[in-house]
Amino acid sequence: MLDKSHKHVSCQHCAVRKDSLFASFCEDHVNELNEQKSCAFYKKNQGLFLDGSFPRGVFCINKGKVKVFTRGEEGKEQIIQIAGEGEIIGFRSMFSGEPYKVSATALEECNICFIAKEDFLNMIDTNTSFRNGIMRELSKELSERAIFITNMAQKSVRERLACVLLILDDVYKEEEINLTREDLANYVGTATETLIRLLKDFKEEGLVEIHTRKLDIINKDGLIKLAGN
Amino acid sequence: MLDKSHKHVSCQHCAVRKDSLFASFCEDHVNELNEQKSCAFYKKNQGLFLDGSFPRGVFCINKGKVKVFTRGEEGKEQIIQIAGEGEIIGFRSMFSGEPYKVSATALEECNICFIAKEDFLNMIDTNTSFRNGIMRELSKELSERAIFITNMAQKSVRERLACVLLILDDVYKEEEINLTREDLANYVGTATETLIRLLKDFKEEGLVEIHTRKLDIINKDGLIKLAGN
DNA sequence: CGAGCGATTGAAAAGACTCAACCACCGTGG
DNA sequence: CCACGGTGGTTGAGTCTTTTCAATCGCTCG
Repeated sequence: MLDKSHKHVSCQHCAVRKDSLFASFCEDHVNELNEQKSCAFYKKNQGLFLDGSFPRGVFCINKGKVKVFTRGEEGKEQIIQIAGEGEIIGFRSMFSGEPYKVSATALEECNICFIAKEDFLNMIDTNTSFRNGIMRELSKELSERAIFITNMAQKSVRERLACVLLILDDVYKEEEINLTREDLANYVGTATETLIRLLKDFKEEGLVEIHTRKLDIINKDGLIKLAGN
Repeated sequence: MLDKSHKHVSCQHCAVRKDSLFASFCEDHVNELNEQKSCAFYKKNQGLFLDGSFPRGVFCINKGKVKVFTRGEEGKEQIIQIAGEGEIIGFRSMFSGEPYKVSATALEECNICFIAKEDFLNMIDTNTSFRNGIMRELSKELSERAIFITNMAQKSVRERLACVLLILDDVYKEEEINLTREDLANYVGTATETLIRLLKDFKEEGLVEIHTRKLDIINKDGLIKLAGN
């Protein structure tokens, strides 16, 4: 395998920085960030970090998609989040001093930068607006997860699939949704077979188009109505 | 109704401060906190704040228990957390600038102090160790919720009930668990009837004792084994 | 004492899961 | 170039958990 880990995307010219928590950084801070961070290439299915290990820093996605998941009792994955370009991964564990409670894996070929814990915490302490951004993000995720819990508890698998497809539509934007049936099932929280059957129903109802592996949403309003929130 | 809202519990002598995020406050900070906070009595079922309204500050529980919940599509509650003495409620929404995504209601008679948003944010900005405590708390809750999501998605109702009873055992400590069947069902994420049937099973299996409304856990190890995590 | 809420029980129905088999696509190596 | 193996996708049938609906009970509060 080709090692592209030396490839260095500069923060100054990073196309997705404007969508990230680093958007508000002044030039000096961007330069400093660029010095501190390292940049790595990840193959599909390569892990960023693993449940149980100790965090050494945070990851910032320059290109590609990453799944964040936990494992239930029998090892079955539950996807908590699919992160895309511009998102920072793993900063939650930076403050607790505890090992990761979740794992993260590249879903496709990715360019991902890494910022060491020390540097990151230093930014938090010295840069108020960045800190506020992080705290806002923490709060936002917290309420998103409260809603996720409620959906899991109260909605049928069918409704949950609609919810997840709408979330994925945001993450994948113009691209087609590109996940294995198993990953999709592990996001919705159901068995793979059930997911496949429901996807077929959705196709017949004109909600989605199925191109083998990839999915296109063709009736977003219909999904919204089905999802019911 | 008797208005006891003038009753003032002083932070200096607050018995539960040692269990709270204010534990590390120095004397000066405690005095200042005591000046800033107000103190109120809440009746059973009285609301602290409501989903959709804008947060004006945070709540610190001096005495009693509070349920934090969202509402699903048809208005059914999903309990996210039961907070007890020493816990601070509602600080998540303090950073996002958004309205509350959850509601909070007193489960019994409570003494609860209130700290205005401005004062709270000022503490965050000026008191590093307090801020770190808050961030640690945010992170901890985030991973707890990831686990909650996974449990909802992968565990049977029976297993989830065991999980919830174990959580409640921590919250209620020496006291008996005192929740309506409906609240309990809304925490586990099931129908009230199902919950009642399972509770009966648990009783027959010697896991819990039922005293009309109140519950005692008599075989914690059995529950842990059943809960499976 | 009566109203009403919370708790309980039973029976039937529905949703989702499991298991088992089979298909289809893809890359590899002969 | 083609057979092979493997992974991911699909389908069917049967089962089980959980929900829903309906009815009843019992305690508590005014």
